[in-house]
Amino acid sequence: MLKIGEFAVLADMSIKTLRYYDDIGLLNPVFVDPQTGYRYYDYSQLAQAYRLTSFKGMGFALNEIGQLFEGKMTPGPTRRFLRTKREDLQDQVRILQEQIAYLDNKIYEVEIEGRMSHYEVMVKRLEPMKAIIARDVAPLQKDVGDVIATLREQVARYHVVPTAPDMAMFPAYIHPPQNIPLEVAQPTDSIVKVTEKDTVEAILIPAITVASVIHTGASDMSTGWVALNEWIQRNGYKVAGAFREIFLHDDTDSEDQLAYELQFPIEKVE
Amino acid sequence: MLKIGEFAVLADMSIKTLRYYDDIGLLNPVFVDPQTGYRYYDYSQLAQAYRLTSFKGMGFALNEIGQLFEGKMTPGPTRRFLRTKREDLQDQVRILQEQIAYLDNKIYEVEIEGRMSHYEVMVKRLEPMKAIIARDVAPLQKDVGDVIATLREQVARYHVVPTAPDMAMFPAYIHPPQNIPLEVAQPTDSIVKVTEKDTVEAILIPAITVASVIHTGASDMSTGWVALNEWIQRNGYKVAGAFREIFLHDDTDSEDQLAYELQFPIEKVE
DNA sequence: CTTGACCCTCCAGTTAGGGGACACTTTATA
DNA sequence: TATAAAGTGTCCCCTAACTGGAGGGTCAAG
Repeated sequence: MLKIGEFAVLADMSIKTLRYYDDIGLLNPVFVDPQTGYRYYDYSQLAQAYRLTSFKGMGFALNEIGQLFEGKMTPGPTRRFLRTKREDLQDQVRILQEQIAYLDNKIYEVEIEGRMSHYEVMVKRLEPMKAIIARDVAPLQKDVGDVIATLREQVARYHVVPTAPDMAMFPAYIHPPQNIPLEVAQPTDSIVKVTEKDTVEAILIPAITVASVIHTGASDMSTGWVALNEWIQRNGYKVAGAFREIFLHDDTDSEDQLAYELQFPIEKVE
Repeated sequence: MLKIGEFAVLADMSIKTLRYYDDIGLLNPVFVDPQTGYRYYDYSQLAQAYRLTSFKGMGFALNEIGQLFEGKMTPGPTRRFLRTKREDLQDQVRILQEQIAYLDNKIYEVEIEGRMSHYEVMVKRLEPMKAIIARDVAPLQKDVGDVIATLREQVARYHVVPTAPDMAMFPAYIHPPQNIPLEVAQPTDSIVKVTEKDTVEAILIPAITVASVIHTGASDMSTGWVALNEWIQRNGYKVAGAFREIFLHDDTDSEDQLAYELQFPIEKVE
């Protein structure tokens, strides 16, 4: 019979750890002196202690190890259990590698540009959403702003209950920049009666994955588009569809309260 | 000004998370109503919220993000900081991949052999240790047990203070198994006077990496050696030196209290 | 004025133990 | 045999980044 300190040395665990495993019932001493409370272990428990350490080294949580040991699992469920854990570990690796990729971007920014970009690019998956939408065509590049403004007014006239801020959608670049088709969408779950002569349609915006940046304040938004583009190039994506400008907040007199989100639909380049 | 719920939707965070970030000073609302305690956020804080999410997505802890944001770090330290984090992430990947490798072994066992091995193989790094050691040669395989026993008695006669259990060391297999050199070592920090005619030497056992299993009970130990060997083959290691049998506990009458540790020094195969 | 949605604070729980305080037990030494 | 040192016991607090819930106050619409 070994005292806890001796057993701890042999099993290569701390005394605290052994007491903890006793508490949670994972590795109980063979005998506890009822007078003193001293824990006594057995040489035959060493193998169990090593099994424990081994399964911890495979990334199992203690309660999982408990199930594996005491549950008298048959080989079938055991196999499934191990395979599930393997997938978990693979997922963690994948997540870490994505983190490294994003981090490499930051490092690149700091090393090459000498500072961190003002913009943070985020990738997100957008769920499909119902919306009402208005379309028009801008004859020339310089008309885009006015056309968008007009379309937003058209859409606003319906006074639907918004489920998200309204947005403008631009097709991929057109050369020369003439006759540019434009859309303004207002996400809503309201049901809108659309008549023949209406300039507005009810549609379902499909799910997509986008890279996005937030732009706040009155300064030129084009730097945001540029940053987004660079990021997409650097990270092995390509633009896949019409880009979007979301009017998070422009109903204000205070310029520093302006807020827009710029989005590029993206796809992984093979 | 946005109430916390509205801001939470825009920033894609939970209300709880925002309150937590307020508590730890990472993202404070621009205004808190002193009467009601209501938190009010600003559109201009959206960019900050997104930056936060972005850095979390690179694997930074919240206190690290706090330092990065408020510390007004110059590019030099920032760069070092990012690079250190990158190494951390790489280390985590390496650890996970080791876990996956060990797990694949378990899966292999269950799938091929239909059950989990009785033995758990552990890799450990042994630090150098001082010891006294006795040597002899067994003429034939069948003499090994007796020679080891005699050597153990020789060593035991010195009554040194042990720092670890005593062990037998066997050279790699010899064919034909004749004239097998054997050693028994007792780790100790005691200083032993060694005279010319002594059969015992004081040495320093160098540090090595070993694969080991624990064997308990009276049954045949050779299955343990076999399991260890198979594991070493499967995991891209090779045996690198004399193998060891550590007498964790054999001073007993009760057979199920017997305990040995079997160790192979190993090296990665290139 | 009421109702329901929204917001507040405080508390507890999550993992796998580590650190420390304080009391008791065992072991070694004098 | 007395004492001191080392070992062990329980108990409580701490970690990171929140989540869930209880209990109570606030806000906007009908």
